[in-house]
Amino acid sequence: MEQCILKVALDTPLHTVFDYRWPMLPGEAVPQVGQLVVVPFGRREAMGVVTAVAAQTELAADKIKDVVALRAQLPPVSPQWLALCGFAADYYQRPLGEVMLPALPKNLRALTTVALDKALKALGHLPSAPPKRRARARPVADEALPENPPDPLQFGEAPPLNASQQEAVDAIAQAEGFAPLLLYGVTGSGKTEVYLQAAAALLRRAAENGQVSGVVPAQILILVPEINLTPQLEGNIRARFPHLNVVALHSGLAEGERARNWLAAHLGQAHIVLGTRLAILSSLPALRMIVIDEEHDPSYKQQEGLRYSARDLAIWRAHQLGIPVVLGSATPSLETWHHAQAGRYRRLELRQRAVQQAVLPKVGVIDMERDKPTDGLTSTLIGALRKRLENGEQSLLFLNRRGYAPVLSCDACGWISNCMRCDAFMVVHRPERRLRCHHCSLELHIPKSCPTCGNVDLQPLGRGTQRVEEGLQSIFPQARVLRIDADSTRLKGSAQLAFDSVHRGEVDILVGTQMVAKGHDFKKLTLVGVLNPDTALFSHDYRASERLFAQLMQVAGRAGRAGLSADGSAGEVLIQTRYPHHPLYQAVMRHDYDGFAGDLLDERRQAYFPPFMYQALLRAEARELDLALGFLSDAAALLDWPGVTVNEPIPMTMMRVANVERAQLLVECASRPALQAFLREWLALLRQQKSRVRWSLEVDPVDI
DNA sequence: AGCACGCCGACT
DNA sequence: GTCGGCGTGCTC
Repeated sequence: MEQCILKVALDTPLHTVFDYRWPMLPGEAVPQVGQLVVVPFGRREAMGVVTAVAAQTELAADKIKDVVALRAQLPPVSPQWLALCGFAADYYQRPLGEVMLPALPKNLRALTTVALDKALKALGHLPSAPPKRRARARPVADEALPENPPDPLQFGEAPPLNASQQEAVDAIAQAEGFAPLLLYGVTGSGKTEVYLQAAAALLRRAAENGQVSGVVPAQILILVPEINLTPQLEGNIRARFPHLNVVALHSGLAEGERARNWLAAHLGQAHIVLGTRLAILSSLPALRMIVIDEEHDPSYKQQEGLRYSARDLAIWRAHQLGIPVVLGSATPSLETWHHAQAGRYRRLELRQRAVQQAVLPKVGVIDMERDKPTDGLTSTLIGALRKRLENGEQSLLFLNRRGYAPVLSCDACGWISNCMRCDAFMVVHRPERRLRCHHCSLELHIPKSCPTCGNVDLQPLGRGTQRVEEGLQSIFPQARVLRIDADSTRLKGSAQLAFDSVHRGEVDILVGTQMVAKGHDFKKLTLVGVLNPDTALFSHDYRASERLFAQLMQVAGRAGRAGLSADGSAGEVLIQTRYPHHPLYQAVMRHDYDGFAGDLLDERRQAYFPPFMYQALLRAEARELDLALGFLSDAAALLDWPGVTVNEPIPMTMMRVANVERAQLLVECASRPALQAFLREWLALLRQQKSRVRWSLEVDPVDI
């Protein structure tokens, strides 16, 4: 080969890879596909991934620049990883480099090699430096090796499983090839135990089948929806498998640790990787199983940059590798449920709570028309809280609205606290004495008097978590009340401190947003109160009721997990509503996911909504709404495609955010491949139109 | 996306 | 006379 050309993917919006010359030196190896390289790009240098090595290029010789540096100390990413990124790039219609490079930790993308080498050294993966001329062979020290190294696959004692848990573990562990499994288990049914024992069985089997030196026999990837859930689960896994290498991957880690953990996965040192959605794009050379816990959770959908679904990519990745993927949920997404009903996913059921004596909580509704609330709490709920205080048990009040009150208003002239940059109200934040827009982060002091008429008596309308916390303190002055929401846990590590204090029993009443609704296992918690869920009942978003149902089942599942109350009763859930007879609440009271999901699926089928239809959304942003709408109309006229419906452009529900007007256009098709083919052509045409409007495409949007 | 070049208004 | 506004244009 007289010249060596590398095709390099770079993090730029351009839909191409870039050719660079690798200067060939005698005796030096040619870079491999999957290696990282630093290249000159315009006036700067950039990190890239080698996607192909060629002898030829179509570009003129004077356009081609030389590679600046090769990260030879880092083993290349696998062809499977490149294919995964390639699929994601194609499917979500983004350039390859925009998928690959953000998937790497910052320290690997850095133009200097200091942080990378430090992380590699910490992992004992020393760079294979060329032998120094004077170097002499030294005997390898063997005193570091213990006489009887513990068998890492000898697990401590695992808790006994009930029959359906055992059945699920066996089904997962014995699955051959690609196997999507829905682990459909009520809250508290011990899904985590099933994941862990299935993981143990797979690791053991892989170890028996022989081992590649330097690499663990098998790797398991476990995804959870929220960072806050990783410490509890990580602790459980480490306690269970003290000899396994377990690493976490999420955005809350410091860069150094993130790089080390990513590399431990990439180098095949980590057995178990526990992470949030971003971990789905990590490099795992020996991946043998993927677990998506709470698979229905909306946070598996990335909502900026590459808008991928970690759950969908997990399915693809499992298919690519021919391995099992376990989707766990008490309230599966309708997509997953539909697949399971059709027999494409195998359904494994856990109908009982795992702890002896623990039964599903008793769910009741409180009619707010009959029992008028004071400070947002009905007398029934106050009575139930008092009983828990007397019993020394914990209660949780769930309200999905942070801040003190969602609006500030003037009774005299009708002024309300509209954000001047968005179509939204500014929310009252009492402790900070601020009005804050939750969409553009604009902040103002709470005005002392009405800005239009001067009235000094401004009223907060409605209530958020801060106001509920205040009300509780006046009703139960002796109770220890703790609020957990995005505002109270801004500081790094503060969420963990708050959850720890709940676990230690230092809190009587917990008030929180969805942050507290998911996954946590609070042993002393026996009462859950739900405030104000009604707004979601009448939303224009057809997914709102699916989400509300899942959220209520989820938060209800926090009650009574450890067994019966002091007085022998089950956990209790009370929902304050103006619509006590609404079918959604009735289904929650019966714990009837099957029935509710069946009804929703019938509605979706009749209305031609997902999962019976595939969608993509073209969004446009401009200073003037007409510009955005005009761009979308032109786009709609660009291409006709059989089976594909391009709808009318419409302004978005939140039309204006941070002084930018937004509009969107929905594209629908009953066939996924047909939609993909259309999008490829359509976007190629759109990119040629040099428009001044900012636009973006989202495939499989979740909120429309 | 960066980061250039490029051509018109208010400052020392 | 310069500093600097952001309008087009390119990146192997």
